[in-house]
Amino acid sequence: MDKLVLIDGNSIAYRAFFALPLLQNNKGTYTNAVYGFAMMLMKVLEEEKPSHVLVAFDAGKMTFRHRDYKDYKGKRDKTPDEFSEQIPLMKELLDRFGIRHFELHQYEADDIIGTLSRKADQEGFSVTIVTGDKDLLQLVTDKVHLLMTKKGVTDTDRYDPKKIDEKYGLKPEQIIDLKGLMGDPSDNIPGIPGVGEKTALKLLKQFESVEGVLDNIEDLPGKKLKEKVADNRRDAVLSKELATIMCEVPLDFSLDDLKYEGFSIDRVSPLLKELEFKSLLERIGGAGSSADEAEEMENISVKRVQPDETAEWESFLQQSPLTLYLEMSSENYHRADLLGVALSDGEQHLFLDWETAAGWEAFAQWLQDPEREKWCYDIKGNQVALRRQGLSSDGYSFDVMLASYLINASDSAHQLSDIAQRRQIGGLPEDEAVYGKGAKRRQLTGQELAEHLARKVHTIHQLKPILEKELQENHLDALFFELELPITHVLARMELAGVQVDRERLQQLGEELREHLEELTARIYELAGTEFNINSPKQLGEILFDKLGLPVIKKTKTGYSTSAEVLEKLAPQHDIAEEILHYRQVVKLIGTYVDGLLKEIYPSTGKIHTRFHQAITATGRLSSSDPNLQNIPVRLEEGRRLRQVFVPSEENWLILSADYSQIELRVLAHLSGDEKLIEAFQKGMDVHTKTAMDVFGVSAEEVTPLMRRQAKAVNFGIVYGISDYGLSQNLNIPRKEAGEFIRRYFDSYPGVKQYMDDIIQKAKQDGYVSTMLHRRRQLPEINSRNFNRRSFAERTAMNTPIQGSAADIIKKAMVQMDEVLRREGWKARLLLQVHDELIFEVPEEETDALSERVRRVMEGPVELAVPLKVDVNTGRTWYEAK
DNA sequence: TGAGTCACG
DNA sequence: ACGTACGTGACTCAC
Repeated sequence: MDKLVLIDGNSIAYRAFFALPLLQNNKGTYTNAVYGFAMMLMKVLEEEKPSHVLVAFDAGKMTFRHRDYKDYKGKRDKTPDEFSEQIPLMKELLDRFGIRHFELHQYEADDIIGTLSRKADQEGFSVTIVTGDKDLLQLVTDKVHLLMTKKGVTDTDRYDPKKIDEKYGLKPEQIIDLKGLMGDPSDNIPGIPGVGEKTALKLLKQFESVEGVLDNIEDLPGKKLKEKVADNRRDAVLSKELATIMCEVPLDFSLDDLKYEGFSIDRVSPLLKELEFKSLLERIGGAGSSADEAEEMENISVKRVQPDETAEWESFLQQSPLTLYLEMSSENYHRADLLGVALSDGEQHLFLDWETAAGWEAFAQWLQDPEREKWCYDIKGNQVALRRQGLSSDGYSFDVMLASYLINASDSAHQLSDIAQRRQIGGLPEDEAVYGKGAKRRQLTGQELAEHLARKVHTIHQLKPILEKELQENHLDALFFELELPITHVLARMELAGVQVDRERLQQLGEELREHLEELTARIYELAGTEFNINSPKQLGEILFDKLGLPVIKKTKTGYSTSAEVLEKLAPQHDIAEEILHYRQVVKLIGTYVDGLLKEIYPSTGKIHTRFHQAITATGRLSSSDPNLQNIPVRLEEGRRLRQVFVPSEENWLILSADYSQIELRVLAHLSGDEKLIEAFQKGMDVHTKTAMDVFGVSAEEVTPLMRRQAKAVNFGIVYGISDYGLSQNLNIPRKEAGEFIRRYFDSYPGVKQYMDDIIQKAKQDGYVSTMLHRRRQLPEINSRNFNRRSFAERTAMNTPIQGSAADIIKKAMVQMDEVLRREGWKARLLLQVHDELIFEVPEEETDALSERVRRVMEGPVELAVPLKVDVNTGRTWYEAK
């Protein structure tokens, strides 16, 4: 059977424009609307498999509707240029897809769609209309269905007459009556004032149509309503007329002309490539997609050095700088095998398989020679992997991964191929395209491996000067060379040192927790009256809300929410809630911290070697994985006991923990220059108590624990970029009350208020914010017209300088501390960093002296308007060092 | 693979 | 009116 798809081009594109971030390609062309439109187009082509397609656009500003009502669409904001300029690109895309598009002077896209759907319906087509506009529901029949965008761009609902009846209790043709009564502010259609969707639906149920309502004004409920309808009869009729889609538009083509024959990849992919729609390109497997590129890559010449030839290449190693790339068997460089090495001087690329490289004495010498400069991708990974092969390495002078991160920390991908692609350097396929992923992953060998690595070193070599220049242009070079590059070596040492774990103690804690879990499970089954999988939010939701009939507090996309926040609210009503909360805690402890950590212990040493990621977070913080040692429990005693398993690696050593007190609020005091906040810290006051005094207008003695708790939440809120809603959620109080707290906070600390306003202003001007050490975070959405996106960017603008400067400070302290430990010959070792805390292992006899030394270093990296304060604690385990 | 949940600062 | 606290990583379920 013939199937016609009619797409409301402007509606879908407009929707995409507001739903998606304002994407730009390398040439600065805005592409978000085209992207969303293309996504929808491809989805519809795949799912509907149409034989005929047409995309209708609106033509110009004036339509026949303006003749009847000159204010039609009168209150619309001007269409943004960033949107308008994307329309031609959409049409170009459609041409390449071989899809007809059409617009007609004086008519809207709706009318074209209406005319064609009517015609196709009569000729026995089945029709699907795609739009985000509810008005088009009037066109639905048994054979004309409508896909309406629900959320985002491609998430849609399908409407047929039955669905419209379910949702509104109306027949499709009554949609115009609905709009006649309620109007539509976005099109400036008046309707009847005071009549909204609820009233309109009620009236239509009884009287069928606008005319029916107008003929029976006496029977309408309520005096007010009678008056309003009577006074606005003309507007109601006019509104209905305006909402009526005109189905007799003169068209100079027939349905046959809309035949869709499928598209040619060769026609479509060049445009997708130009627009930089990588995922869509992948989807159609077009030229320039990774699969394609892997095949069509230009040849690269690489010298594969054989074991008996190494002597001939010693002179190559005399050059400086050289680019080095090591390929490993897996992501975790602590465990990975080394597969091969590539070296490049920019002209010539060498490849050695790992056995050959490992047996080459001159190579080992070159590696550890600090005078021989090495350019690299991920210095730390290389350094750790080499060290595990017994090789020292030094002289690393550039890291393209770190440079890329500093230039734009928000880029989700700092994979070498991504960095290159963003700078228009071709010739390097993505690892995924070469190696495959998941079950299809394969290892390369021989010439293939040699060539792939040659492409990588070559790419790094080309990128280095480009990135270095970008660093300079953005004043990031000092941060790069004086902080990020040095700290990468500190982190390498920390990771290699590892943390000793008391395996027996860990297993013992595991046993205790497992016993506890059994008790909890039994109790929950008893309270529920049945056995079920407590770990499944779905099953748990059914038990709580269907079986036990507890009130639904919150929903998620997929069903009932059973989050801790919800369970806490249910606790007064049913004992099961508290048990489940407790169960969840224990499951978490066993799964993530007992079994999770056991898996990560290296059998030969009993240590755990995390990896610190230096190029992940948007703010400049580190992150940690495999395992994450930055989120070991501390808040609740049951979990905190897990810290007992982290012990020193040598006899008679201790764990020493040094943490910054209120570093973020101190940074805020400094950045804002707020006198009162500065004074609070200078006087060594408890800042939350002080905030409570100011916000609640009481003396220190009058501050109750509740007041202090609330003040603390306000302080957190300030650091996060406050909103009344966020604070109200956190404190579980009405939004108005939260807003009042915030107002009083800003009254008390006007310098902070001023700072927040200024930083947002500056972000809007510059498009980025900076930390104390000039780290930048781009905020492309700070001027977005989408409220949510803009608000998020504004909160980020407030938070990032604070969180990021704190990150700068502790990183600088780490570099200095590492230097101090080595220069002054301490035996102690730095092991971990947890954002505002450094953890060392230290010989007993060094403990007291080191405590002072650490404090002095950590308190000194930057000069602030307030003192930095560091608390130091020591103990036999991490648990005791509190 | 994504969503939900929860551990940390 | 909009619908949110900032920054992470690991585990489990259900598709």
